[in-house]
Amino acid sequence: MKTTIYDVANKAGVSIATVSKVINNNGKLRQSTREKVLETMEALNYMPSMMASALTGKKTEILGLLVPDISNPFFSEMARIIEDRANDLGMSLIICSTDDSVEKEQKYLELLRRKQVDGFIIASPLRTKESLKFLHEEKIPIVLLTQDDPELGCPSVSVDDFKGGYEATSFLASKGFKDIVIFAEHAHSSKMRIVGYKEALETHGIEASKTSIYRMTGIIENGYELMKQLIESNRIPEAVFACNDLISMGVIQAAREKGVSIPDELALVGFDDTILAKTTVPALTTIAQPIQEMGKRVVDVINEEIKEGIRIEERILYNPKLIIRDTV
Amino acid sequence: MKTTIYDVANKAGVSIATVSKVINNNGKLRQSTREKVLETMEALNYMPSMMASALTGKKTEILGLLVPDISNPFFSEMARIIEDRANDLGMSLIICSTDDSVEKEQKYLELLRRKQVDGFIIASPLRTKESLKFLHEEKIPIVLLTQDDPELGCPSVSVDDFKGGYEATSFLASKGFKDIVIFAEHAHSSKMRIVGYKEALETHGIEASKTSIYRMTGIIENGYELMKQLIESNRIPEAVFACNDLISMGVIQAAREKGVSIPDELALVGFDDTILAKTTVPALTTIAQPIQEMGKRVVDVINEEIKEGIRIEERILYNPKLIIRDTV
DNA sequence: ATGAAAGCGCTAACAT
DNA sequence: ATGTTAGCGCTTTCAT
Repeated sequence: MKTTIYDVANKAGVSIATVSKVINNNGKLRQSTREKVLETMEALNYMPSMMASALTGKKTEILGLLVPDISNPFFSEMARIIEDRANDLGMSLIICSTDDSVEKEQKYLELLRRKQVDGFIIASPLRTKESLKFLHEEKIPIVLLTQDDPELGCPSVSVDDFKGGYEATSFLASKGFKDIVIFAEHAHSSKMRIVGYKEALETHGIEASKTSIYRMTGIIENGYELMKQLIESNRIPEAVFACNDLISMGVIQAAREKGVSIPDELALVGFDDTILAKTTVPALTTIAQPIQEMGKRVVDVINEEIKEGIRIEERILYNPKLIIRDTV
Repeated sequence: MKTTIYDVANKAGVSIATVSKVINNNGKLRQSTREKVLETMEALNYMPSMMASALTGKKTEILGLLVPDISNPFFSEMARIIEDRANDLGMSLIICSTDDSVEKEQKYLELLRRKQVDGFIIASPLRTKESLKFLHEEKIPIVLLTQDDPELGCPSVSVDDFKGGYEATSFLASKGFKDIVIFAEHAHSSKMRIVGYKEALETHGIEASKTSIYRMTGIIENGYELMKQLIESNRIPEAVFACNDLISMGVIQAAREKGVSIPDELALVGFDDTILAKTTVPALTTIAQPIQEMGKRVVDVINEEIKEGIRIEERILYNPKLIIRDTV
């Protein structure tokens, strides 16, 4: 049998209340008692069950993290930062990949709710405001990551997508390109990037063509397929702005396969600045998100909500940063 | 207040036992009763607490996954497969990155133990057999991933590292290279890869030089630093066999920076076959691990241990596969 | 300073 | 077919 608080109490010759006090380091105890209990705990290799203590109203010290796909380097890099910070604060992470699917999102939200996670960090595109609203009403801490929704009334940590889109496009336009297309995601974040894209085009006096905005789920295959199609149908643009690094990889692969040289015949700007941007060749010019800061900050925000029980309403925006490498 | 089983029982006009029965779908109930309860559960948006039910001896449906670093694409790709399979079986994943540190490993093991995870999947190098043995004695299901330890007596899912090392080296030798060095990890897996490396050298009548085996933690920086050093001190080998894709990326970067052409002046074989191998240029010739199969299998094994309560003693070995691309 | 006891939300005998 | 009740391992209030 697993050793419980009773075993410790018995062996130490005290009551379970006393043991509980030394576990939680509260209440007044004689130093000698505390030590004796500590020793027996050690000797019995006792580990308090968090399930039991969670049942009595304490926290589970578990956070739920929803991402579109943990195997996307952007999210795994982010997850790593979040994990570390959460761990500093004594919390663990349950990670769920939703694949942009409403069903999975619903399912995971419900599951995590049942597992009594202390809070949710949601980095996957919000497909169902309904379920989120519900959680929100139940006063379960939620913070949005990589997206922002004024309606929901919950804090968010994201990058200024408008600015990112604007800068990427502006950079391209300043290099003299006119025919700039955008490969955007279905995610919320892409909406504002598209707006930034249009704005930059306008600033540079370029007319946005109706057929230059493509939307897709942000995986390599989609970037690859679309680029290939464009090349094959002889609709090669001068430049593409891809809304994440994965899509950019697809573009690079299609271009190489079809013998279209980057940056000579095609310029490319990505978004995220993951490991992929640094290891591909030509190295990817991309809009960097401050993953470190965002990851750390998001857990600090949720931690505050959890520990203090207060509702924070801050929507934190970070500045994206253009990293110039070799694809333009 | 959160709605509990009592609320449902009250509203439905039945006892909590009845509600419990419909939740768990057992016991004999009149169809009409079941429906009535189901309806009230729906109406109240009731979600049974897994904490409470775990306390009564049921499972938590949570698995602990220890990896060296979730931001390493090999592990995030693996984690994704594991997550999906676990989810099929109704389980969630707590992911912990240990960074090859004994302290973190200990700490996470203890933490997850306290959180009553149903089982552990351990893909991080085993630094402390002690704590693992302890868990093992407590009959908590453990399965080793990416490593194998006969002493521990727990099941494992791994790739035949000897064979992988042998094939990588053999391939290089067959191309006529004599001066082949190996960049190995500190991880357990590298041990057998080194043995395979030596064996292949011998088979091809090449004498293994004492100074051709380097060990490091498997991150880009280390591959980069070592390769740079080698180039700067004019000790450029004909070929390097890097024990993971990350190290390979470092080698590629150092070579490019120093103007050493791959594959013309330096041949390179990696290990893992992650997304990086496909997106870098020249695309990496590497030893592929069957991530899909391994990930799926490892959760099936642990699931069996958990659900059936049986001790499985199988050590499953997959065959690595040489993927020829452009670095040799 | 320490202990007794109630209760957290649920399950599983055992009664009815 | 349904209900009563005793735990599960812990926290916390209230006595002592």
